[in-house]
Amino acid sequence: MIDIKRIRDEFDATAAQLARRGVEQEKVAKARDLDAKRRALIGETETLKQQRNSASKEIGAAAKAGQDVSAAKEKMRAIGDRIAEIDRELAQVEVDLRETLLMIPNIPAPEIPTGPDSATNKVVRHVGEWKDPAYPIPDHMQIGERLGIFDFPRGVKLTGTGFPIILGQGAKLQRALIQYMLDLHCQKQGYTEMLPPFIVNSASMTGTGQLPKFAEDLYHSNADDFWLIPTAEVPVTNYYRDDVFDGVKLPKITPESPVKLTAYTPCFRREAGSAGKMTRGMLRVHQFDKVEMVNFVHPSTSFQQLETLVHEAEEVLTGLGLHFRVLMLSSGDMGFSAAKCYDLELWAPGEQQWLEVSSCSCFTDYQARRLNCRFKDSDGKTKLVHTLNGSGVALPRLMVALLEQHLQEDGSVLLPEVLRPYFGADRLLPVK
RNA sequence: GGAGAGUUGGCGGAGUGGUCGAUCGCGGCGGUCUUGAAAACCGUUGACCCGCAAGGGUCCGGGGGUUCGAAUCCCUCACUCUCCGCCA
Repeated sequence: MIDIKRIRDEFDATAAQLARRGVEQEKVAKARDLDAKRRALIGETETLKQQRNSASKEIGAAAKAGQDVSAAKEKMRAIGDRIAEIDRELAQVEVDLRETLLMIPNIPAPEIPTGPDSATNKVVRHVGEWKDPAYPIPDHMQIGERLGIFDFPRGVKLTGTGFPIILGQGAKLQRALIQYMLDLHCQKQGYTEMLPPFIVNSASMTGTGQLPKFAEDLYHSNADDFWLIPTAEVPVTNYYRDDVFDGVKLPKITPESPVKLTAYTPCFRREAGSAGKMTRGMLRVHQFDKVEMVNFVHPSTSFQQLETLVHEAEEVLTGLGLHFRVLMLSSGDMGFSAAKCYDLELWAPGEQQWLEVSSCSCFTDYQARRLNCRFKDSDGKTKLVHTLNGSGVALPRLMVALLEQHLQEDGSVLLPEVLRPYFGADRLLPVK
C-alpha cells in the first residue's frame, strides 16, 4: 500500500509517477477525495465524542447525588445515535479508501525504464559465456529421458499435468542444489535459514498481497480456509507481520545490519490462465522447489541493498558456471508491489530461450505498510521497514539450464565443482 | 475428536457498569548515593489516528449488541493452555 500522505501532499508528482505504470489519475484522485472525506468525518465524530465523554461523567456524578438525570440521558442518546451514524459512514469511507489504495501499485523508482510490458525491459549485463558446441543439444526432456530422471506421465497419473516426478540421480541433484544454495546464503552471505510452514492462513496471504487479488492462482483448503504457499516469500515475510524490530526482543535494524532470512520450500501455483504458455516439461509446473531470500532493511539503504541481493542471487549461478543475463524490468512488467525489480535469466541452449530463475525486488515501504512491520530507528521513533526479496533460485528451470549447458558429447552431464561434494559424484550418467 | 480453563501494557498479574489507558510487581530508561559496580531510594516508561499547535479521539484477542456511559453485561468468531482419545 502506498502512503496516503504522499497522495495528499504531492498529488501531481505522485500521479505522474504512477502514470508510468498505467494508473489513471482518476484512481489517485479518488483516493485523495476519500481521504479528505475521512478526515472531515473524524473531526465531526471526535467533537461529539468529547461532548459525550464529559456529559457522561456529569450524569454519573449527578445520579449519584440523587438528581433527576432523565432529560440529560435523553439528550445524550440523540448524540450517541448521531455518533453511531457518523462512525458507520466513516467505516465505509475507510473501507473504500483502503480498497482504492490496494488497487494502486507501488511508485516506480526513477531510473527504471518506462514501458507497457517486457519488451521495454533493459538488459543490464550478461554474465559468463556460452558457445554452442560442435554436437547438437537436445532439449531438457530428451536429456532427461537419457538420464532417466523425469517421469511426466506418472506425475499426471498421480495428480495431473504440471506435477512432474524427478527420479534417481535427478532427485539427488535437486537435493544437492538446494543444499548448495542454502549453504552459500547462510555461510557466505549472512543469511539465517528458516524452514517455515508450506500452508498459511488468509491473513498471511493478504499480508504479502496474494489476496484478495490473486486468489485464483492459489491452491486452497476449504475445510480449514488454508492456502498452499506459491513462494516462501509468504511465510518468511509474514514471520515479522505486526512486529517491531526493537533491538530487544527482535533484532535491531540499522543501515549496517539488515535482517536476512532464507528458506527452501516447495511452491504451489495453479497458473490459472497460462494454459498452453511455455508448458513443456519442467518449464512451467504447478509444484516446484525454490530457495528464497528475504531482507528487512533500513529505509536509507533499500536500493543499495537490492544491488547486493541481486549479486547474491547471481553468485548462485556463477558458482555453477552458468551463462545468464540480468534484466532491469520496465515499469509495466514489474510486480504490483515492487518499486524496482531485476530478473535473472539463464540461457537454455536446448530450448533456445532465456529462462527466468530469479526475480529480485525492492518493495520500499509498500509491503511493510500492509504487513505493519516496523523498526525502532536510532532517533527512537518507530518507522516502517523496507522489504526486499529475491529467488536464490527456482529449481526446475535451473535444472533445465544446468542439464543443457553442461551436457557433454557422450550424453553425460558434467557437474560444476561446487556441487560435487553435495552430489557425491562429478557427473550424471546416461542410463540408455 | 471429547471435556474444561483462559486471552488485559515488553513480561507477570489486578480490575464484574462511571473519575480506568487501566492498581501493583518485574524489566527498560534517567537520576541520587558510590573510587567503580551492586543494593537502596527518587523519577520516568504503550500504540495508533486527527490537528501547524494547543489539544482531542480510539485501543483491555477480533466482530456485533445492550447502556447516557463497557476492560467490566450479552451474542458471536478466532486463538492459547490443561486433561482424555488418536497418532509419525
